[in-house]
Amino acid sequence: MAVTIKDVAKLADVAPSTVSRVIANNPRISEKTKRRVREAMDQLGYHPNFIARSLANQTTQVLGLVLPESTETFSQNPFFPMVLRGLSEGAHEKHFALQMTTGQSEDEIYEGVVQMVQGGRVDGIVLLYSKVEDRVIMYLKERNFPFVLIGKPFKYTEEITHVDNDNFRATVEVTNYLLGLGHDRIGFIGGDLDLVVTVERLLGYEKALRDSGIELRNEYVIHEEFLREGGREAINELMQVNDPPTALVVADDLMALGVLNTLDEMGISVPDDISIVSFNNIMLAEMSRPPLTTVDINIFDLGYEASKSLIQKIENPKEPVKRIIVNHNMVKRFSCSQYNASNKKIKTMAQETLSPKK
Amino acid sequence: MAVTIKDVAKLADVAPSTVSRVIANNPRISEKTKRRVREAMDQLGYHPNFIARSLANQTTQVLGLVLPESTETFSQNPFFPMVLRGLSEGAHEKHFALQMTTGQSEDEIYEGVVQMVQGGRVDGIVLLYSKVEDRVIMYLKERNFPFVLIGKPFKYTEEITHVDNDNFRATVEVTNYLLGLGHDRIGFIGGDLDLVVTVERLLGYEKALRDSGIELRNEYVIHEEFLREGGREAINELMQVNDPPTALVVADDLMALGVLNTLDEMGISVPDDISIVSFNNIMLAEMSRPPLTTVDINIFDLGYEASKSLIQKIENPKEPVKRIIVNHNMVKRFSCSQYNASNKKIKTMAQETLSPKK
DNA sequence: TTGTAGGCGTTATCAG
DNA sequence: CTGATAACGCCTACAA
Repeated sequence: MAVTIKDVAKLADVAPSTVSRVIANNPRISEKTKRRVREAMDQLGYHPNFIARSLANQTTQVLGLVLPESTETFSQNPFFPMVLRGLSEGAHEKHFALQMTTGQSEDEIYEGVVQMVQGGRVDGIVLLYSKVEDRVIMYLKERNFPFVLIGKPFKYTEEITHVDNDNFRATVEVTNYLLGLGHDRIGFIGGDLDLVVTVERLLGYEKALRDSGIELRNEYVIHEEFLREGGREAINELMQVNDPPTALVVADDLMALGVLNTLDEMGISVPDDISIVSFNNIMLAEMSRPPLTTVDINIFDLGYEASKSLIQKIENPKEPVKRIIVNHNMVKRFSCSQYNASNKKIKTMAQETLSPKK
Repeated sequence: MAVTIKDVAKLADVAPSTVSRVIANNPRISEKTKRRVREAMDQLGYHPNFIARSLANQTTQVLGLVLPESTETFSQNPFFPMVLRGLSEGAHEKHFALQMTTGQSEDEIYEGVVQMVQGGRVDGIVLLYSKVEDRVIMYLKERNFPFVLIGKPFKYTEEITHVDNDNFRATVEVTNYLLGLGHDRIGFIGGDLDLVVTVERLLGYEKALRDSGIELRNEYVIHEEFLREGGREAINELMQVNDPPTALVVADDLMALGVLNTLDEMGISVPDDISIVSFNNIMLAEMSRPPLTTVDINIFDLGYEASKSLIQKIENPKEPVKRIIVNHNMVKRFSCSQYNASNKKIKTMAQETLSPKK
C-alpha cells in the first residue's frame, strides 16, 4: 500500500536501484538524477521502509534495553528515568531507536533478550543493572553479541565493555568522611547482595573501616531492596542491636529517605543522633529533612556513555573492550554531624554543596 | 549466519513452508511432522527472525511510545516510569515489544513518529501526553494509523480512542472539598495550558467555584511546568497578591512539593495557614511534611489500559473508538484544614487514607 | 553513471 | 497434509 522505492523509480523514470542509491547518497549518482529522484520522493511522500532495509542489511538501528527484574524498583527509583534519558539522548544523536524489554522473573527477562537478539530485532543491548552470575551476560558474551553493561561486571571485568562509577572508591571516601567526623560505630545499608553495586559499596565500606583499625560487625550490615520500604525495614533491624551505630552509609537515596522517615517516627534525630550518607543525589535528596549528604553519581552520563559506546561497538565490531568510569562527587548537605559521645545536639556541618553536575 | 527456516527444513527433510506452518502451529500439519520439525528446531537452536516475519506480514508486534517533549519532566516526574510500567505489562501479556521515541522539540518528536509509522517500525502508537493542537495526533488521525492517547483529546474527542481520568470531575470534587472546609479564597496552580489535563483541571476548579457563587480571580491562577521548580515559582507569585489564597488546588504532586518547600521557607504553615490538594498520589506525596492530600489517578492502570486497547485496535482494525475512564480517588492526608478567619493554628483534619490501589 | 538480478528470512497462495 | 513459488521492500554485486 505504502509508496515504495519502485513507485519513486517509476515516477523518476529510473531503476529502483538508482533510487536506493540516492537514498544512501551514493556519490556515483549524478546530481541531476539525484534531484529528479528526490523530487519524485517528495511528490509521493516516500519514506523508506526500515523493516525491509533491516532485512537486506542485517541491521536494525535499534538498541535493546534490559530493565531490571523488579518492576517496583523500576517504577519507583528515579535512577531509571534518568538513565533512560541519557540513553535516549546518546541513541538519538546517532539515529538509533530504543526498544525495551522487561519481565517479572529472571527467565522472562532472559527470554526477552533471546527474542531481541535471535529475532534480529536489535543491533546491540544495554543492561541497565549488573547482577552477580547473570545468565543474560553469559548468553550475550558467548554469542559475542554487542552489549554494554551499566555497572561493573561481576566476572570477566576485563572482557565486558561497561559504564560505571568507581563505587568502591566513592564508598571508601564517604566512610572516611564519617570516620573523620569521629564516628566509629558505622552501619551499612545496602541493596540486594545479588547486585554488584551493593557488593562494591560494601567492600569500600569495609576497606575504610579496616584501614582505620575498626572491627567489622556483622550486625551493622543490612541488605534490603533499593526502595523506601527497604530503608524502613533496615533501620528497624539496625536499631535493635544493643549498641546501635551513630552513622550510616546507605547505598541509595530512596532507602535513605525511608531511614529518615522511620528515624523520625522513632524520635531519633538526624544528624544529631545519627549521621547518614547515601548515594545517587536524586532530586528528593535535596528536599528531605534534613537534606541528604549524598554522592552524585551522574546518572544521566551513565546512560549517555552507555549508548554512545554501544553504538561505537556496533559500528566497529573490533572496537576494543572499554571501561568507562563516570565521575562521582559527594554533595554535603545536612545529614551528617560530628560524633558526640554524650549524644547531645551538636552543630550540623555547614552546607557545602559542590558544583551541580552539568 | 544465523540458523534459518531453511536449515531446519533441510534437517527435518521437509519444505521451508512446512516449517513455517509448524511455527504458526497450523492445524493442517500432522503431529508427526510437527514433532520432527520441532526436534530439528531444538537441535539447531532455531529462533524465528522477526524482521523477516515483519516484512512478510506487514506487522511488527511493536508498539511505539511517544514521550513528552520535556525531557526534564520525563526524567523527574514519577508519572512516567509508572505509566511505562503499566504499558509494559499490558504489552508483554500480548507479546508486544515497546519502542520509544523522544525529541527536544515538537518537530523532532513529529519526525520520530513519522519514522516509526512510515518506516513500518511499529503497529500502533501510544501518546503519553495530550496537548492542545497536536500535529502528531493530526498526522496519525489522517493516516488512520492505530493509536491511543493517554489523556483527553483536545479535539475530536469522539473520534480518538483514549484512556484518561475524569479530571474535570475530580477537580470539581477536590475544590468542593476545600469549599466545604470553609475556604473561599482558593488558588489554582496548573501545568502548561498547552496540556489538556491542565485545561480540564482548571475547568473543574472554575466550575466548582462558580457553582458556589464565588467570583473567579485571574491572579489566583498560575501555570508552570509539572516540576518541583514550577511549584516554587508559582507560589512565589501567588503570595504576592494582596489577599493571598488560603487554599490551593495544585495539578501535580511534584509541584505541590515545591509549593510545600517554598512555603516552609517563607514560614507559612501547611495546613494551618494554607490548605493544599494535589494530584497523582506519587510515593512522595505520602512522605512530605505534611503528607499531601491528593487524588490518586491510578497511573499504572492508565498505561495498562492504553496498551491493551491499542493492541485490540491493532488486532481488529474496525474496533470502535473507545474512551476508557480510569478511576480516581482522593486520599486525605494532612495538608488541608478548616478555614479559620483569624488564621490561627487549627486542628488538622484527621487522616483517612483510603484503601491503597491494587 | 545506471540497470539487472538475486538475496535477506518469512509468509501466503495455489497446486497436488 | 505438504511442496513450490511468489511476494514483502530494499540493497548490492555484477553488467552494461
